[in-house]
Amino acid sequence: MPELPEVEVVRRGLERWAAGRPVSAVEVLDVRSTRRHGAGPDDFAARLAGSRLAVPERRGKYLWIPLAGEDSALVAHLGMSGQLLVNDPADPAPRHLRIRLLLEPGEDDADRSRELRFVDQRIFGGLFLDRLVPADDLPGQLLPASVAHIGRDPLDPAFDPEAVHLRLRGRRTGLKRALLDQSLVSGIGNIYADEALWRARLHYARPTDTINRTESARLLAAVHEVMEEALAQGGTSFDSLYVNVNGESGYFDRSLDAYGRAGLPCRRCAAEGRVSLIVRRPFMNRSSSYCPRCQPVPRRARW
DNA sequence: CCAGTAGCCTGCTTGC
DNA sequence: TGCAAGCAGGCTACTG
Repeated sequence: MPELPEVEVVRRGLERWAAGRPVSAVEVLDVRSTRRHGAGPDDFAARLAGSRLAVPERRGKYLWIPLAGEDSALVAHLGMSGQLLVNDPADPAPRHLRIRLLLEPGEDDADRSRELRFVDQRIFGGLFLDRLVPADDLPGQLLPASVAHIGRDPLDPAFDPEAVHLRLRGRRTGLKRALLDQSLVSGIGNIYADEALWRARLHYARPTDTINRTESARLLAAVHEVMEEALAQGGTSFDSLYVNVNGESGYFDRSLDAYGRAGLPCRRCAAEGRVSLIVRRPFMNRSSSYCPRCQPVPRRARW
């Protein structure tokens, strides 16, 4: 599934292949994919057609393309299975094509038309239009009103680990629940939460109000590190006409230490000459994977 | 206001 | 073999 690094790869691909282009036609093939556009799919298509795409931006897993000369943006969330692809309009339609935008050549290139496609199997994601508002903490920066409640992600230059630490201390919940709360820090999903906790040697049920500065710094550094590594490994696929977001960057196959490794030896323990098997526990209608030896369950756990 | 949860979705896997 | 249940999970809307 697309995680923050994959969404960033998509953003870069769109910057290269779609930015600057006028939208000449819009077709919504499945209205569920514009669910979050309150005024309905016809309004979505009518307002988008005739606009011109500016340079895409991202916060967490939200991606948006400001419309040139307007105070609004095309907002995208890929959900579990969404993809944004840039194709030749003549290319055959893929199975789960939900929305398509015909893009005319930009002013500076004699290239032919292209088609921006939103493909989504499970329809957890979608596209919608929203107005841009100034960011609370940095009024010169604009973001969609519907994204304003989301915290900055760990790759954001204005990400503030100290502020996150203080907010974490003020919570009365478990560490992983807090990591998955997008209003605190955005962009962390189940996979990255497990990986970061493993790297920081912290258990997911650790009460947030017992976290000290050293631990929160270690944890947030781990999140940053994991995301940068994934971006480095998945960041090569945008050098083509196709903006590839299939989530199979190769990173998931090789570099995961906790997620998906239940029953396998913890690599860190193995390096120390010990054998400890990664365990998987039900958590929030999904699961958590961790090493019981280097991430021991805290005495006062908050699940 | 805060913590916690149901429900949205489809396709693949597992179990009877 | 066929069908149903289980699983994957980000996010919003809702409840307590």
